[in-house]
Amino acid sequence: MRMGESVEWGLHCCVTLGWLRDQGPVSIRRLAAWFDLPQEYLKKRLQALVRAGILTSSPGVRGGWSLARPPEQITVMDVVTALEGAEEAFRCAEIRLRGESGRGGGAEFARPCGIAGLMRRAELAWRRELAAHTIADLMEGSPAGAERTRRNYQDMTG
Amino acid sequence: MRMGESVEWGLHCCVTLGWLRDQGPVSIRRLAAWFDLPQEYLKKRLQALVRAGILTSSPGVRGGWSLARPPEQITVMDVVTALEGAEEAFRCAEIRLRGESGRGGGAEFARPCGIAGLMRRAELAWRRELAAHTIADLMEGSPAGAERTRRNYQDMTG
DNA sequence: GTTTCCGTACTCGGATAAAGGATGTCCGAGTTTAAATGG
DNA sequence: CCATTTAAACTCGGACATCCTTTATCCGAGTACGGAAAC
Repeated sequence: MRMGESVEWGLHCCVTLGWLRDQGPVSIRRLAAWFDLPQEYLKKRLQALVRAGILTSSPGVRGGWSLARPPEQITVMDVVTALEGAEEAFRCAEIRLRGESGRGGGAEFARPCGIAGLMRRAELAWRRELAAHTIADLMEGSPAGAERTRRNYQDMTG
Repeated sequence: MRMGESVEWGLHCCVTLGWLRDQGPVSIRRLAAWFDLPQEYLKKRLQALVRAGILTSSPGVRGGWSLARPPEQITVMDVVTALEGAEEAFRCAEIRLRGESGRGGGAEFARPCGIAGLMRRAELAWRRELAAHTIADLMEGSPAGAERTRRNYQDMTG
């Protein structure tokens, strides 16, 4: 089971956009150079965050990307869901109903599969952790990063 | 993020082998027919469970597969780890160190990344749930399934 | 001075391709059991 | 009746083939800003 690499990109970008919120939109060229990421593909992933209402993008010569909401109102779960999709990692194919195993199990099969239920509960625990923290938490987590980001961005843009 | 379909296969097979524990080894042909699964690929996945010490396989005309330990001593986490690998779903590539973002962050970068830490804690919560339940729990979860499995298996083998 | 036009720097969305992992199939080789064979 | 051979039913491990997702690139089209040109 593997989570896409762009989740790390998306979270770092959200935190950075949070720190640069008063600087106006940040162009994809600068964001990609910021973390040394492939520009075109990063753009495509950030578009998913726009569709999810997490980011805003504006065209034009002064355009770019910015947070659509205050960082306190964007959970890490929001970002992960936008980038990885809302489907659960474990998808029950109900193989218990197939083949010989499925013969003659009447009322028993009306009840949900115990395995699927357990996997769902485990995933809920995971989601709960991610939903309990916001971009603002991550921003506060490294105050030195905030200052350094603003300074480096000034160098870059000025 | 997607979990392989064979996790469902492996868990159902372990539960079934737990129910048929006093019947001796079960051949791959019967296991595959049991759930209507591709026989050769199922075999390959169960071999991963053998390497992890969860199952035992014996060659020969009366050979087949059986649990290597009592079902109370096999956690769901064991099975998932054997089939999906021990690596975490989120792998931090430390993009914060690259590009402009990495310039001049001395002592700050010695500390672990807050994003990676949060993802790790979330995954720990997930693993904790899976490690808290065993194959025996799943077996007890559907007593009707146990009886029906034994009966259908008798029909199949007799 | 005001309006119009144009170039620049962006984003948007689709088409396409490369890479890797999950899924699925096939085959030769080894191992155990049970039946068949020979004494 | 006992020992030996043979056949059958398995597993093991590797080599492939296929499909799908992720990652990545490219390009035409649209949009906003700022300056230049026209009036």
